[in-house]
Amino acid sequence: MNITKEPNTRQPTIQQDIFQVVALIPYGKVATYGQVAALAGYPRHARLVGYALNRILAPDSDLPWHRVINAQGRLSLHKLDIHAEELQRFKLEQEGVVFAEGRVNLKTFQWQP
DNA sequence: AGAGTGACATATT
DNA sequence: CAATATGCCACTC
Repeated sequence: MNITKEPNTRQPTIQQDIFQVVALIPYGKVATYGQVAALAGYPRHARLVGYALNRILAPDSDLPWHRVINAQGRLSLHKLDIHAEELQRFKLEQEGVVFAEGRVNLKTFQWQP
C-alpha cells in the first residue's frame, strides 16, 4: 500500500474540544456556554458550543450535555425541543440542582474550576 | 465559494 | 422584564 502521508491530519475540531470540556463538568454542577467555550480554548464562541453540542446530542452519549445552560441560568433547548428542556431540567434536579423561578442560581451551582 | 445559520453573550434602551 | 443591536466564527448548504 502506498501510504505517503497520514490521513489523520485533522486537528482537533471545536466539537472535540467542547466534548472534552463538557465531560469534565462535575455531577451536580452546571456550566454556561461561554464558560465551556472559554475552557475549551475558544473565548467568544459560545454559539459554537451550542452548535457543537447539537451535533453530539445523542441518547447514548456520555456527555452530560444537560449540565450546559445559558448565562442566565436558564435552559436554551426550548428552541429545538421543548420536551428536551423538561428532560434536561429533570436530570439536573435529580443531581441536586435546584430551579428557582424557572432558573438555576448560577452563584450556587455554576462549576468553578 | 459565498451566504446563511446558530442550545449564546453582553450591552443598551 | 422584553426587545434590540452587535460581536463572534465554525459549520452547512
